[in-house]
Amino acid sequence: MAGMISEALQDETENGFTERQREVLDVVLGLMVAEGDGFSVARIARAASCSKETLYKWFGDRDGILTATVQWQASRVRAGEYDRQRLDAAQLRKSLEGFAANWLSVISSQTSIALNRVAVSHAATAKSRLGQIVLANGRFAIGERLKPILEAGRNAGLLEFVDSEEAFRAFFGLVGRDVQIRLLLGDDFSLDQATIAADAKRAANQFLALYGYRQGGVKNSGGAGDAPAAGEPKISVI
Amino acid sequence: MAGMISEALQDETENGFTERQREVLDVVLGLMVAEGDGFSVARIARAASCSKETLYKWFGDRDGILTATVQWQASRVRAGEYDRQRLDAAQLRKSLEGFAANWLSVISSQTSIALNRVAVSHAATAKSRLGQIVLANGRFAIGERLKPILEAGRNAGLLEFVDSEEAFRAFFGLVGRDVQIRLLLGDDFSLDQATIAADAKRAANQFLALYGYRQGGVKNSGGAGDAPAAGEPKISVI
DNA sequence: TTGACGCCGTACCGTACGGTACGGTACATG
DNA sequence: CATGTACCGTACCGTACGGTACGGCGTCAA
Repeated sequence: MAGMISEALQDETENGFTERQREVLDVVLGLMVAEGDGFSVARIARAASCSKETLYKWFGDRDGILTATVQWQASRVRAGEYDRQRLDAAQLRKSLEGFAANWLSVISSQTSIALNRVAVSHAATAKSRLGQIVLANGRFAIGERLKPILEAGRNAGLLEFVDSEEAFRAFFGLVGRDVQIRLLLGDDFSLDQATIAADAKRAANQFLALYGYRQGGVKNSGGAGDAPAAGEPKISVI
Repeated sequence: MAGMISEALQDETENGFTERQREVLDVVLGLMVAEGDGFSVARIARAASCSKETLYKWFGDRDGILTATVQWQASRVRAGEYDRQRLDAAQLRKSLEGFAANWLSVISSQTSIALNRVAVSHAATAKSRLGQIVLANGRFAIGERLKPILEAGRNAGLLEFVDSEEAFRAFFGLVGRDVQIRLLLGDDFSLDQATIAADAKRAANQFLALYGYRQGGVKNSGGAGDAPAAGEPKISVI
């Protein structure tokens, strides 16, 4: 399995970056988190102990550096896939809560905030792909990952909807609410693990109340549910 | 009523800007919509036919120009207040739909997208108030305007919740879903009036299903409601 | 008429940035 | 050892920007 490709000579992994390049991109990521995107290429070179010439040779121009950084982060967080579990009501609820908690912890992380801010800044000028990359690896990636579960829930008679995309968007709204826009605009409100767990449970409850199959639905009523909030996140997206 | 204050001599209105200043700020707003915030002060002066010296005299520095622009736009959209109507179920539903439709049309407008992008860009550096201003006049302004209606609905026995802030955040999520982040990141998907009206109706339905007083709640089921979507927006926020 | 004022247009200045070039070094290959 | 390669550090260049200064012009009041 391993060793199929000579590992010392060609140390590019599937994401297309060498080890040294990944080190540099991690430094860029740190700068983004610390200072937004107001840093110069010289600042990158100083912080990463590399030369500007190398940066331009590797990534073309400044926008190429930022693009590579976003892609590197995107390739790193693609791990973790929900297993095809047998689907009963409790498992479905647990999956929804897990997705919600994970999504909340991601969008409230400093890395996600920094990356989204940079991408939003560059979205105004049409010559940058940053916004598309972040969208593809954030909003749309999690959508494609959750929709199979929603559809499995529908097949199992647990959910009721006509369009999984619309159902997902409702779930997205119930989970995220105003969190992302407030964080992007600099409203520093903390989102600790307990809050995230409670929010995830509430969002799952409300989603099931709206899209659960049972006639009459379930009015949300605080808590009183089984399946305590899942532990650590299983998947990650930008 | 009019003429209480001499109109020719002191043409500052309550927002603190003179007529000429408002003209200039509208030009800045146009530049933001057209080009993000990558324009120079010289570009503003050329587009507005004024001198850079005047700009710096009026607004201090470049960030002051942007701040004044955001404040000017904020002061302009503060008009329109929902009247204290008698509250029955139909009127409540109509109010919710109106709010939702208005909010959707605002956040999908080019002006709002541009302003939010600039504010998000500057939110990384702590030395700019743009993010706070946009938050105060957007997310929080509409919250303070909707919560009295929610509480009136609760007093009338039409709604059931313990915290109006939490209820509002759920409404916010059900209405906005992924719209704002997608638009900010440059996903150009159109949101025409028909779609906005349908989305507003759906959001109001879902909110009432979750927070309506009736035992058992109302499962969302497409449309089939009274009170066709409100016509033009009544209020506006950033 | 005269002067003060506010503003426009433009020239100017210092700086910081994106991008390139060059010398020096470590290392790998033959 | 000779040669090539990849990289670091730094110097360099052109430009564009933020911010300031100055001359000129219209307006208004005394």
